[in-house]
Amino acid sequence: MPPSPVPDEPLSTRQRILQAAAAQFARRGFHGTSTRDIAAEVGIRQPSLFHHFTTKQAMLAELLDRDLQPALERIRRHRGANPAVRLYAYLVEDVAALVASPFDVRGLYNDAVLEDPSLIEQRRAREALHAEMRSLVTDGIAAGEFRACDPEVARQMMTGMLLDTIWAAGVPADLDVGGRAKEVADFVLRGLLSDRGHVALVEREAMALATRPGRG
Amino acid sequence: MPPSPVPDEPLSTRQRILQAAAAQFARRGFHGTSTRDIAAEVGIRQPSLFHHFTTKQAMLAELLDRDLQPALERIRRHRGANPAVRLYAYLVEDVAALVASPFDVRGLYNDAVLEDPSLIEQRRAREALHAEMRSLVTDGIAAGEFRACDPEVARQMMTGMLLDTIWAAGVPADLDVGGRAKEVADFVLRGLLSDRGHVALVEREAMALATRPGRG
DNA sequence: GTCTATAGATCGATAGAC
DNA sequence: GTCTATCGATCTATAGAC
Repeated sequence: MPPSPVPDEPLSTRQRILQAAAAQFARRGFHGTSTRDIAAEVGIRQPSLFHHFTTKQAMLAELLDRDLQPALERIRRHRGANPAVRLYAYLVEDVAALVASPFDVRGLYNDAVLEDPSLIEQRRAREALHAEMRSLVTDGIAAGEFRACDPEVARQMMTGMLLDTIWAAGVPADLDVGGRAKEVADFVLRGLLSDRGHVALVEREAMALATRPGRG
Repeated sequence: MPPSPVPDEPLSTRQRILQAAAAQFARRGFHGTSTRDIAAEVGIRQPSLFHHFTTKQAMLAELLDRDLQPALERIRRHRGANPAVRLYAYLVEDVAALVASPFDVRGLYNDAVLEDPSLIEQRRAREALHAEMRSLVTDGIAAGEFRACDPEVARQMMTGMLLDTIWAAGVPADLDVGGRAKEVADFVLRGLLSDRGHVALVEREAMALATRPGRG
């Protein structure tokens, strides 16, 4: 468990703006959300937002950063392990992080907002994450663990699953995080592994990795 | 093969509007696309759009209908076959249809535009499609063909894969449709089947179904 | 740090000529 | 069936008082 902040400490206005923005982006998309919508949810007037963020896109940029940077750290964490185990551990950790996040990331990648020049840094981070995912698949195929398949196709399917899996999850309360995470990871592994008998073995090793403290 | 229209016949303005709208929705999302953007791509002025469609949402409604109705027919087509074969056949046919479609369907389900009251019919059609997908999974589990899993989770993963698979496909020219379709279907089947040895058998039967003429 | 007031741009859609 | 002209609403962001 990460050292979470004191739970009873009141959230800063800046933090509440980010949460409101993420929730609205998830519901209506970036362009479908107005700054008035966000301000109303926070409980302040629309121009007050611009004391905390220079533009509406700056809100999105920070939300993207707070999602992408930890994801990059997660996928790069277990460099030593073999590809199947690393992939399984990443998927479990990613689903868990997505569900546990105070921000609703589901709307961040929907519109093609990342094409905007002001978000070039975030677009590069996302491409780096995709490259890591492809690399994991490629390594697995080279190692004989995965069957031959197009790494980019596999990456797209994983991305789609990760985002869509939490799409309807909605209320975190009714969600068995661990169960959901392992279900996704199992599904992917079964789709990729060349030897199905290894599913149980990979899962055991990956869970040992995934539950390990930090990135040290 | 369906009786396709004469290829050289010039497209109606209405059809060109739909194609332009779909392309723009895919790039920028529904709310991120202005009617002026669409008109510019068609080569007419913005108010001229409203001779062909009463509202911007009516364009989206027709695009949704043209995607959802055939999909519903596809998934209901092979009622007699066993669940694994039906699922495989549906996935192959769906990917093929998505890629072959003159409309770019990728932006239609991104924003939560379906929540709009004027699109309630389309929302119901989409829910019916999701129910059919869940039903296929449930039937497969009951028949012992699929391992135990949450049908809604499986449905979400399939939806994510189907949409995301064609997301980056982009230019249809550089795409091996049949290969892509079978890759998605294989991935899903491997993720679901309780007995992996059946993958090849299911694929053979499903391809026989999928290439069969019509829905009779 | 939040407010009121408002600028300045863009949006979807209508009116009416041709 | 497409055009020009334009309405009224809504949008992001700024100015400046408190």
